[in-house]
Amino acid sequence: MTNLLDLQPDVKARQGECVPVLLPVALDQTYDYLAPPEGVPPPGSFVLVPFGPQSRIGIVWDEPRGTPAKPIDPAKLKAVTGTLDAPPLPVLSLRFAEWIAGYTLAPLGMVVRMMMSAREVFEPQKPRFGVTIVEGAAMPPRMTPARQRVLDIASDGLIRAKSSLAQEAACTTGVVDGLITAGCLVEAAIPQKRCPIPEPHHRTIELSEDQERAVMALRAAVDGGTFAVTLLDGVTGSGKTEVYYEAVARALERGRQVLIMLPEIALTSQFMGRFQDRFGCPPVEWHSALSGPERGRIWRGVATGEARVVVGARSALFLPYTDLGLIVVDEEHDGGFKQDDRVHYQARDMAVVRASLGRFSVVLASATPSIESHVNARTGRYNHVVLPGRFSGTELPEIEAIDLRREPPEKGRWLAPPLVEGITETLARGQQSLLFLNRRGYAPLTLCQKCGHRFECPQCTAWLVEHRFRKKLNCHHCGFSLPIPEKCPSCGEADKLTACGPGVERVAEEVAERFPEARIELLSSDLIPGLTEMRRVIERIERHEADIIIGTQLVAKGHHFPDLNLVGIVDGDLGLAQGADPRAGERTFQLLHQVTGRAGRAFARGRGLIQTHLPDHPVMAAIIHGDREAFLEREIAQRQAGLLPPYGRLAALIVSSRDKQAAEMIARDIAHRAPPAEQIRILGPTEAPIAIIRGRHRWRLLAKARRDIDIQNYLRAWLSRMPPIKGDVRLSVDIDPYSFL
DNA sequence: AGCACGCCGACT
DNA sequence: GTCGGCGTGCTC
Repeated sequence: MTNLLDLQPDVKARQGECVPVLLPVALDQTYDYLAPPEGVPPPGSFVLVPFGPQSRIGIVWDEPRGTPAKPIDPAKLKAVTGTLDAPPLPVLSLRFAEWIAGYTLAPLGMVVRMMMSAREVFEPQKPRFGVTIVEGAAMPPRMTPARQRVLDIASDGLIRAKSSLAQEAACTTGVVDGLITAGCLVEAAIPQKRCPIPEPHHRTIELSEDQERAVMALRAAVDGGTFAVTLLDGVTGSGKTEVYYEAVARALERGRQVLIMLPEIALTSQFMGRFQDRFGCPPVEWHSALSGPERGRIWRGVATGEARVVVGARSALFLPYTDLGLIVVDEEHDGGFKQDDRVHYQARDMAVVRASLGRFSVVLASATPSIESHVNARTGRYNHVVLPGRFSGTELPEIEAIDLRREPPEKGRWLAPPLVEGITETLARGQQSLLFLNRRGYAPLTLCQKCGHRFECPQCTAWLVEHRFRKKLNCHHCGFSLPIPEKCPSCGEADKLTACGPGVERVAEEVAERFPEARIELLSSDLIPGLTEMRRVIERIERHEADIIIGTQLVAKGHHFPDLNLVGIVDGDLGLAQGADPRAGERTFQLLHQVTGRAGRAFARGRGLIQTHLPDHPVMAAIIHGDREAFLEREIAQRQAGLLPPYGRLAALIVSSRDKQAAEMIARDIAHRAPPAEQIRILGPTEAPIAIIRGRHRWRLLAKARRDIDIQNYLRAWLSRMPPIKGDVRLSVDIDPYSFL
């Protein structure tokens, strides 16, 4: 053994080398291991290493990171136990992970974990087996109708999964098994599904002059081959998608990979269909609803470069692209791009970072761009491409306020007379109406009329929301659930429990009562099990199999319903009242604009009716008059004056504990230890608006700095002064917070 | 993040 | 006497 090594000094030297390995755990440092006999694996390789009492998959880093001051004893080094078969993470992904960790203050291991989310990648890929017909085989001795159906279907010679063949033939898998025994069918490996190759010129689309101009700008950005951000700013229906598809085509022509990011809920079959029309095949999809094996296959496809265009939710940003050359972030303003669990990051902003690291172009597209992107476009940091008109020539919907102070609904009802009238007329014309209420369930609060008892969540500071459909009272913060009781748990009185306020289910009930002849579709995330079912509902609405659609948030996202003419906002004020939230106005504007924009796209001018108590509120006035500029001016001025994003930087610190005093004490202690700095203000601590979630008391601090201040460095210095937090107190840092609850 | 080791309450 | 709760500390 020793002799052999002596004869191969280079191998010996390499064997002595240590490999820095990063583990997908809440740690910010690499750990050193002895290289395996084959030598040091290239950076990005996935290796199996002993880690404490366990064996885990880690990533070979290119240099040690966050190593503590004291050097470790070389004798303590353990060896890498194996190199995994998975394609290595590109070095750019390592740099990207480091950047995100540095920016978000999340441990690098947690960022890297997001890049390893497809567990199946690391398992040996086992071929799937299916069955196929045996050419020239004799008929089975006993032919039955079921057997005949199976053989008819299988006669094309394709290999099918046993279960899908049985399903197609409307029989059990037993029939298929029988035919295998009889020798008519044989088991065969199903070849791995390949990623389809989109063709940049599959179908060219007639573009308007405005679109053509926008396309030129985007193509130029792609051709530039350098980092550039373009804000593609165009009203609903202006044909943004067609425009950025041309940028996608250009990137494909240049042989680069493309990522199109959408808010999860906008990943509809409609979008996939339009992609297929343009590029001749469906894109590769990446979202939470994928099955395990599919995730593995697509991850590998992205790593090998076989996947050319990925359409995905925010997590698609962390796939191992080898040659990414363009990112499009559609619905750029959407709050769904902000992730708030584990690693807090804003995927839209990280897409910009990824493009900067990869030196390519990003397109941010929206009909209602975020204030941040607007300001960046105005100051010239971003290119600004505007699509002014509605592509099909139809006008923007006519929007009116229904002043609830003057024309309230009848008692116990939620739709005011003008809205009911509007629906009646729309129904009479054979067109569709959409009622929007951003509140799930039947009623947000249930109380006892006799003793005043209110149903509260036992582990959160929140009312229980009645879900009449499921006959449950639910907490929307922790998932606590209770069957709807018949008697008041406090005074024992029956039949005195009353629902207060409306949710979508209650609006649906009212609509069913008022319009018994209408076909109603209720669209709420809690009533729809998954993406597939949601796509089905959307398709039903598209085919006009519903007359009145009642929905939450998800109806706002990028669907086109050609026959939809009237949009009613049941509570326009919802969301405006959130006092401490600097983005409340922006969010309300975007949401109302997006929802009302669903009305009347194909044939006639649509109508939007907004029920409100505050018709004169600036946000409401801007929506009603279609005056986006007035809204922007006011909002931008406010942000500037208040040093809010993008003029200032925010970081939220959330201290939580099961013990109220402990949370408060630590929060005060943290505030107390804030290093003095002229340019940074510390607000709080204050009890969080939702003071208790899942039994944990929460206190919040907000750090506010000028834009040019490195708030991360400040926070690192601050938190490193803290004695280690003990007990069950937890501190989480949220850079650029979007939620202020 | 996991997992083991440790120290205090109700049971085979 | 032990099983098991979860606080604390460590992982090359």
